[in-house]
Amino acid sequence: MAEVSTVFAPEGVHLVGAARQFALPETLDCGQAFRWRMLADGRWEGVAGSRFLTLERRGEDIVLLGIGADVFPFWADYFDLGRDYAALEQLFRRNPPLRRAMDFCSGIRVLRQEPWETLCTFILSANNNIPRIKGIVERLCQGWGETIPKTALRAFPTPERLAALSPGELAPIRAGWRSEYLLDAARRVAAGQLDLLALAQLPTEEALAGLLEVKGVGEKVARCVLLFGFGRVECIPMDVWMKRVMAELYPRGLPRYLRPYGGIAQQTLFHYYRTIR
DNA sequence: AACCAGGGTGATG
DNA sequence: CATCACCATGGT
Repeated sequence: MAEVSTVFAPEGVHLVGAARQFALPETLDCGQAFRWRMLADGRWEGVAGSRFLTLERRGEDIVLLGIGADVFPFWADYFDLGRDYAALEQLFRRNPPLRRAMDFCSGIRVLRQEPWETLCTFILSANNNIPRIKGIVERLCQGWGETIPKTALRAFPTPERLAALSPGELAPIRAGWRSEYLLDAARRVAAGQLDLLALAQLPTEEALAGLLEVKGVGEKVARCVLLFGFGRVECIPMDVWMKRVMAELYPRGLPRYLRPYGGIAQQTLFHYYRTIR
């Protein structure tokens, strides 16, 4: 969003003219992040890492409420504000199926989330639905996350905190058989056996192999973690919907010029073909 | 009441 | 390698 200017006001940070390249509901509630919710007045609030934020669309602008220049860089990174989504949309619109998807909804961004949280939430996403995933994640945070000052919400629990738990202690989050996988991930990370910081430095295919070692992490979940947690925007998680989309619309794969951004294109295609069914 | 949910695992051909 | 039952839970 290189062409969008940022204005710091006492109430928060204005992203001037950003609304068209930042569809709030579709970006925050399309199944890539699970800690955002829309309030009755249309604003959105949520937690990333250990930071709380409220944001709203105001005409053509997006406003990040209650923050200043000190924490803005964190959210700029989280919302991938450094990427020129307007230019990306132009590129995507050269491809007819993708153009149809963007006519239906444009401005879906891929968030840059924290790897550990992303790994956990997508372990929990297996054979599950978004409303229930959100409930499980919220109970997990309420149970073992650090409090966030001036809010009722809590940060995502650390691997060390979760690694100390037994399956029985985790039962209240009602994740079913996924709890066992969550604990395996926590133990590996806490023990240094799975080094997410090191994975971030590896080529995508090697990082993929590292993630696949965790129980409950297969190809699809691993690619979600790479896309949403490691910023590997070329990754396309192949869930049931994307398998249909690829088989019907791209039997020979994505056009070469789209492949570097396959994960971002995927998010728009996923939303469209899943919504119109 | 039966079926589904952004899957993965382990056991079978 | 391809297929398949099974996994816990909640929503429709």
